[in-house]
Amino acid sequence: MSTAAQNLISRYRSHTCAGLRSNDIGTEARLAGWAHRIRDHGGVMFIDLRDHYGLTQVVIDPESPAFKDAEKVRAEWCIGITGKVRRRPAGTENANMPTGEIEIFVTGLDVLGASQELPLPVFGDQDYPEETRLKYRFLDLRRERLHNNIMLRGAVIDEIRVQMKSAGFFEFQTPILTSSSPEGARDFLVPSRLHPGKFYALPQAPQQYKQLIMMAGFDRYFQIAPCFRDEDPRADRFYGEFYQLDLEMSFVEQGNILGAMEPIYRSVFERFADYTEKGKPKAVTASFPMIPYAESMRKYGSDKPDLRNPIEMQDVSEHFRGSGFKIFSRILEEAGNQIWGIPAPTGGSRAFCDRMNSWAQGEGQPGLGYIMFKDGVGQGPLANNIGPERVEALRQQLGLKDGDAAFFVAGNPEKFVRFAGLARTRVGEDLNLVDKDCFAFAWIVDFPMYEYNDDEKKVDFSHNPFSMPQGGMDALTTQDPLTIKAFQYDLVCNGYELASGGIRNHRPEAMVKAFEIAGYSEQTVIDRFGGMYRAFQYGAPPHGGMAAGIDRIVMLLAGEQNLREIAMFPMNQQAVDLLMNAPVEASNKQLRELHIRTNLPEKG
RNA sequence: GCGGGAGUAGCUCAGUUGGUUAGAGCGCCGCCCUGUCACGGCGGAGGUCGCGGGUUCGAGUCCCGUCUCUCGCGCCA
Repeated sequence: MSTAAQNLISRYRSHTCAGLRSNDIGTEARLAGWAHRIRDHGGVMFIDLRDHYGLTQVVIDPESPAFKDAEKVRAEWCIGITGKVRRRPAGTENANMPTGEIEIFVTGLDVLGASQELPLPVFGDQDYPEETRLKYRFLDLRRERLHNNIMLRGAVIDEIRVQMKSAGFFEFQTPILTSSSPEGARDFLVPSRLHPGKFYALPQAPQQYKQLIMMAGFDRYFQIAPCFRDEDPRADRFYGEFYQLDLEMSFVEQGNILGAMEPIYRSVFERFADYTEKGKPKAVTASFPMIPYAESMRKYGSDKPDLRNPIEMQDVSEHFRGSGFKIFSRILEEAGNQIWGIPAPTGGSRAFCDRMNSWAQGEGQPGLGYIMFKDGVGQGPLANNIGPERVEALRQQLGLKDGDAAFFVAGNPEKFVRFAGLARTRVGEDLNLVDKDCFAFAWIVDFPMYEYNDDEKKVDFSHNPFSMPQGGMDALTTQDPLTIKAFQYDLVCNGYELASGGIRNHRPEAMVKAFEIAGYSEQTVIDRFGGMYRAFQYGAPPHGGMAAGIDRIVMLLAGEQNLREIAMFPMNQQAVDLLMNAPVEASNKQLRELHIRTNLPEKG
């Protein structure tokens, strides 16, 4: 017997609630667990006893000295029982449970922990309000769905570690109490007792540390790294803390990193692809396509496209230029404006097109122009205005047929692209064009290095300021900054950004120049990134890496829509931990030690 | 900070056009039941309809304000 099997056995149990089978019939057994479900027939009662490992039916009748004790037991009481394993009477076996051939006739019963009336039933799979679930998280975690999700999370992380190590990466730990990094998200600050008025920050990511690890000559780094950001949460974004598979490699180009990581992501997903529907594994993209950022925005209206949705948008401006549909032809007279077509296979019904139109109005748009294709002609006001030849040309370009429709978005693509992407998603979901049985991956590459900040009227980094610009120093000195692409890439899956990374800018003079373009002086770079900037002066290797959202990976594999379903003790949307009651006020003594005085906003 | 949705029994929900004593299922309490596995049957307790105003003869229902939760936007280099 293995150590793992042996340490399950104690004075409380001889087996787990999943361990007994028909070849144990006749043996004395002792089990401990929770009363999952109780069926009291008066003369005989059944308790489904549940532990982490499974369920066993135990039986008590008035012949048993434990009968009186058993009648008191209620759902979710923690109990221990002793009794004899016996075969269930012919015809009463339960084929739905692994232990369904046997039951235990109980001769002794101990109440190990009684339970009050439950605020949240453990049995069944009904949904309950977040507030109740979070306040009684320990009960929610007993429930099958959450319990399994948490176990999946552990298994996924184990698998990632195995894969990373066998790919030659080594796991490092980096500090949690560190220095505030400007830009990016809001930091969590930790007041320093020893240095009055100064603060540590929790890392938003181990970005500078992992680059320093490369400077230090370690070559291949990874970490299942806790990261901290004080920004409002979303369903797919935790408040406060989350985990990343963080990695960095020396002496690599972009292709080396994508080439190293693609098989790892694929095999992790393939390994757990059958989690949500047993025996029906989801398909994982065989080879991840590389889609340039600009192409992704044009075809899908997003830099994290859901490629399960087959719809690709197209520029159809030519078909409307000078046409009888005055709204569009006038829009096209302005330089830079375009008309994009969103093909909607099988969407050629008035009801659907009207629904899309009113949805668009709900999104603050004037409406959503459309053409329905029926009996070989285009229908709807838009089609009538532009005439049959243009309609036919549109139909051919968009690859549509009778019974289909197309929607049109007009204006400046930079302004409408987000809405167009939403419309594409909406059409795909509504028409059931999205294949739910796959994980559709892609690399989004060639992100722009800079973007124009309209509010502050200046050029900003569009993503990671440490990325190497494509073209290096040459590009920085000669090109319009807004046209420079970076060696910066994302991994997307089913509409989620799963990972993000880049080749780093390891040349100090190029780093200074890159920051100068975004309006930061060399002194600022030295002040804010001093350690890394210093390291760049002493033989920095070319390097790059990426960071993947562990929580999102688990969420996708678990088939969940919300990160709270795959985290043990999450906070609610107001960033409150309802179970532990965090955050709380600090005592005066604590504040004095930290030289801190609060200055609270007025209420009301 | 802004927008959508929600808040009625311990839990999930219903509650019509504003009209008698606010209902159901699960749970809880009591009684009955020896083969159930969502066991079944009979009976019972349990409600500040989130909170505060207002309209009205009368408000769970209409109006105003407010609080809480949730989804999204802003934010997240």
